[in-house]
Amino acid sequence: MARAGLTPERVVRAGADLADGIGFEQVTPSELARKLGIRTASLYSHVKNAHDLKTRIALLALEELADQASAALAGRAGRDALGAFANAYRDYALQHPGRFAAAGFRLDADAAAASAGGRHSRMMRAILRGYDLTELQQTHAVRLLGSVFSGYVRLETAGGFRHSSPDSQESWTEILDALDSLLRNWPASP
Amino acid sequence: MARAGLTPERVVRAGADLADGIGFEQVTPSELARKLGIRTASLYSHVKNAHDLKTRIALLALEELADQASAALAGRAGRDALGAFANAYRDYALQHPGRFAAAGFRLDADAAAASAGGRHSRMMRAILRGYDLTELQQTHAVRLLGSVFSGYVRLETAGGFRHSSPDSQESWTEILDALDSLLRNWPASP
DNA sequence: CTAATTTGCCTAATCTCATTAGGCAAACGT
DNA sequence: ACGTTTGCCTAATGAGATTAGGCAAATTAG
Repeated sequence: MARAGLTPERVVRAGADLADGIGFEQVTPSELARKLGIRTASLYSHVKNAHDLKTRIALLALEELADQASAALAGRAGRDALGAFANAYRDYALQHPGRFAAAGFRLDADAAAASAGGRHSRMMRAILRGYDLTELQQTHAVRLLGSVFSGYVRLETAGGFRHSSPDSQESWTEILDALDSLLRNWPASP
Repeated sequence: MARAGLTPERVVRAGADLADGIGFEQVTPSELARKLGIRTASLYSHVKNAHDLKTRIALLALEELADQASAALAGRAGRDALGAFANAYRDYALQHPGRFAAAGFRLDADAAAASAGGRHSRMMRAILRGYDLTELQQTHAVRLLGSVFSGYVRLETAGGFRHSSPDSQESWTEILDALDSLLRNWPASP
């Protein structure tokens, strides 16, 4: 039989596309093999097992997300940078819901260490340098921003804001304004 | 053989306990049946299928979470209420990680409508009445708070802050102070 | 208090998956 | 062309989800 010419990279990319199509949870070796037109067992030449497949899709998504955010961030500072980063994040999630869900996959320690997670926090710190925060406040702020962005987008893609007014878009920009304001007036610790 | 005396409620409660023990994702009919000492097929007298089981655990968790938050909130206002609510939320998640993960399970429309979701947003609005916000700003703020709380706790339980200083606890209280400050100085829309 | 009914739990059977072992032939380096 | 690698296949195993059909314990009706 003719070879399909697959590589681990192609397989993972196809897995990511599949995730965007049917949801990250539903990505399984058998489903992916069906999509690729090969037998399930043949996938095991390219990935170790189902968990490995999911981990690799997660790593791909984190990498792509970091690339987009990095590009959006170039040459910006302050509220401008904050908005660019946040929008890159949200736009990626809306365009690639499966990949975005994958980015939230719980990685084991070594996979996490090899992930683009470091790039993400470095970018956030770069944004926060545009505000007047102590080192410690910066850490708190990184955690806050990470929580808001991931939390908001997750609720939004789950449909949480779909049937209520106003538009999610409206809340999003208002929230970015609010966060900008907060970062410019971060309260002193009691 | 002697009957185990199960009911849908007992089964779901056992499922929630199992989730706290091994993680919500790993809760399956077969695993739950093993824990209950019955055959897998026997579970199907109590729940329709695996998805139904997960949905019911999610509804239980949302209900419990609302109960705890409601109790914590009683008689408080302002920053006090904000902290009580947020801590109830976070404490529940740390004590019941599986249930908390269940609370984030994507419910279909009718399950969502029958869930305690409404109680949650009503409580948040009650808290926000202690701040001087317009109706519209209140909606934005509800969405922000929901995002922060769910996002933060999710990152924390995923181990996101475990190997970095400062303590998660420290960031948490600082973030609550920051949110309180933000709600007292919500910026006017441009 | 017995009889009729309900229903909790079981066995058996089917289907789908994940995963491993072993083999063949296409692709590739020499 | 020749041997090696390796992408993909078939076959086999074991586990999980789900359905159908049966029996006996619990419950209700008379």
